[in-house]
Amino acid sequence: MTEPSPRIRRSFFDRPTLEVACDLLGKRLVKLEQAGRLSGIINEVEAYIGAEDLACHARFGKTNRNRVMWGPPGFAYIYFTYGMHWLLNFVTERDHFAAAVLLRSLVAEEGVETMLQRRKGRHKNLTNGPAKVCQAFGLTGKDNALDLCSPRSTLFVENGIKVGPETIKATPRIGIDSVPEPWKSIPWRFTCQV
DNA sequence: AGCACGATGCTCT
DNA sequence: GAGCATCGTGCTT
Repeated sequence: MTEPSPRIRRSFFDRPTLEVACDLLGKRLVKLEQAGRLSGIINEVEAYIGAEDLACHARFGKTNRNRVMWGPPGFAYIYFTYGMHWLLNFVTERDHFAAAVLLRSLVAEEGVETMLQRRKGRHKNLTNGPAKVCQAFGLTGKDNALDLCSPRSTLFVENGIKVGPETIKATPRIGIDSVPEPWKSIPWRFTCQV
């Protein structure tokens, strides 16, 4: 067996959210299950930064739903939306500052069989959307507030592939059409080639 | 390829 | 009561 790659440490997430977002591209999300490892290379993320950002859940202040975002960095903020979907975020920046990076897409590597079962055989669009990633990885509200940086954690981020900075594109965030400017158009969505 | 729509239930003013 | 950090289907170009 090969040595497990080390988990990304808390200091990585304890930085400006835009830096964390870009640096997450090319990293590998890993979940350890009884049946084995699930993993994929991150290729699309979005940044949500503080109460001033009117697209961010923190715009209403600290609530029961968003409380994890206000906590220390390196935790999973997983919330429910549209009556049926779960979305995974990585909490960033210092304790008491609400910011996070939404995981929007990854390229599945390990555990594809398990993901296919959960995605009902939809191999064509297996994990190319925030709710699809959670479905494939079996992430729900029970995983909210998981510590991604604990050595015991079954959900964490590893080093993955090198992403050429010149292939990273910044565009406006998705699904926030009713949010006022400048937040609606600010280019805080980051994508890259596998 | 792109748009419209319905599903479905939690969250917050 | 309104809106939602989405997805899959079905219909139109």
